Amino acid sequence: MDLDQIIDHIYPLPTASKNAIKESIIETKYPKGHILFKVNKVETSIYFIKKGIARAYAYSDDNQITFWFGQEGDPVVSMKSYVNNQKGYEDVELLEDCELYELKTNKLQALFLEDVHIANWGRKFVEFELIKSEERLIALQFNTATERYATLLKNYPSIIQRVQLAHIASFLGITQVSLSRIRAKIK
Amino acid sequence: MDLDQIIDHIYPLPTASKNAIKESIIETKYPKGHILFKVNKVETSIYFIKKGIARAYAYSDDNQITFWFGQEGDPVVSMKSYVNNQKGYEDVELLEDCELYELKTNKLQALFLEDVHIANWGRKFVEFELIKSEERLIALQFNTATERYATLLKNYPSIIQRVQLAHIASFLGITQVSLSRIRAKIK
DNA sequence: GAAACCATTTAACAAATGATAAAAAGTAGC
DNA sequence: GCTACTTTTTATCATTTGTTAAATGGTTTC
Repeated sequence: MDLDQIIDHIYPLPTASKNAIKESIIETKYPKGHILFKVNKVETSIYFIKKGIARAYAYSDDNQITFWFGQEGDPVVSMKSYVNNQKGYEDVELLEDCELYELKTNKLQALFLEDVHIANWGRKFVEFELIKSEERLIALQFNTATERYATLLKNYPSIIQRVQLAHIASFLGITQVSLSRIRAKIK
Repeated sequence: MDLDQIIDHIYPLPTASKNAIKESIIETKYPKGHILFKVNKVETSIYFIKKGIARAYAYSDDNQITFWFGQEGDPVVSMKSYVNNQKGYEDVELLEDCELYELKTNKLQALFLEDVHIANWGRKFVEFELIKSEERLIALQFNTATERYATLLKNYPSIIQRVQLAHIASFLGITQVSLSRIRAKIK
């Protein structure tokens, strides 16, 4: 997914403002398995996924629990770092070779203070993330594991094809054994 | 909780910007039981709670599921309306007589375009809501019902004193019967 | 293509939660 | 203080999910 598209999709910007953001962005590549964000670290960049897929997970006791997937066009943000300059609670791992757009947080913060359009772009950026977060929260609270799996299957079929079931199970809030049972029933 | 405190706590503003926001705010009162937001309606205001407590709930089949509580100092927002001008999925009910600060969304949107400080204030406002949402999401996914109850008890003891257990149970994602069992064990 | 490795499913039993109903405790009005 | 009403707890049984382990299926490597 192309950078202009990603920026415009959040909030339309005058050319000058858009260029200011684009000048702060560099393209990078990392191989499958690369750890992009590390738990207990203050992250200084946010990313947009040009190509590939990633997951965020945290540890509960000894086992990893995946709570986010991102694919082409999605932002990758350690929210605690981005918002409060605090250590994040998550690792972000690349599940495929990835091409990324990297944006240094401090550059973006400076632009927020200078340019009202960019400040509003940043506002809309977080607003959309909040809508996604609320929708997931409500899905977790309202729907059974079976329903949540069906929704994922319907809305993000590519995730299920590209990601191992162990990660999907923990994303759905159940064990892999449970997910297997659900899959067996649905067929 | 006082209005200046609420505004400042989100993001420090120059006096002129702060006054612009304050001029758009009016104080209102509603009695216990009042429905502040109605499901399937585009809400045109957001509120801050000066005094009182409220809950947001949606229907799953026939039963109400509470997914949010707000008390003194908290914002009350129908996010779908606020962000996308779309119908909300929730009712918001006042659980006590409430005093509220009301802010018309369209006035705020206009200020966002005019004033870079206010745009950044709006950005921080949503950022903090996002952090809260993520924390709740992760609690739901990572912790058992017992742990979630213990956390609520620790972080928001007043909620448990002021709100009926049926609402708290659905907030925790369990039945009231389950919550009773948990409470019996913890003692 | 056999061996080694990883991902997924199945099986068996334990624990947690849901559903329904009834009992107990608490509150409000007269 | 009695009655009516609401909220909370307990009890019983069915269902779902977790845990552990083994079996199956797929991939990779040599």
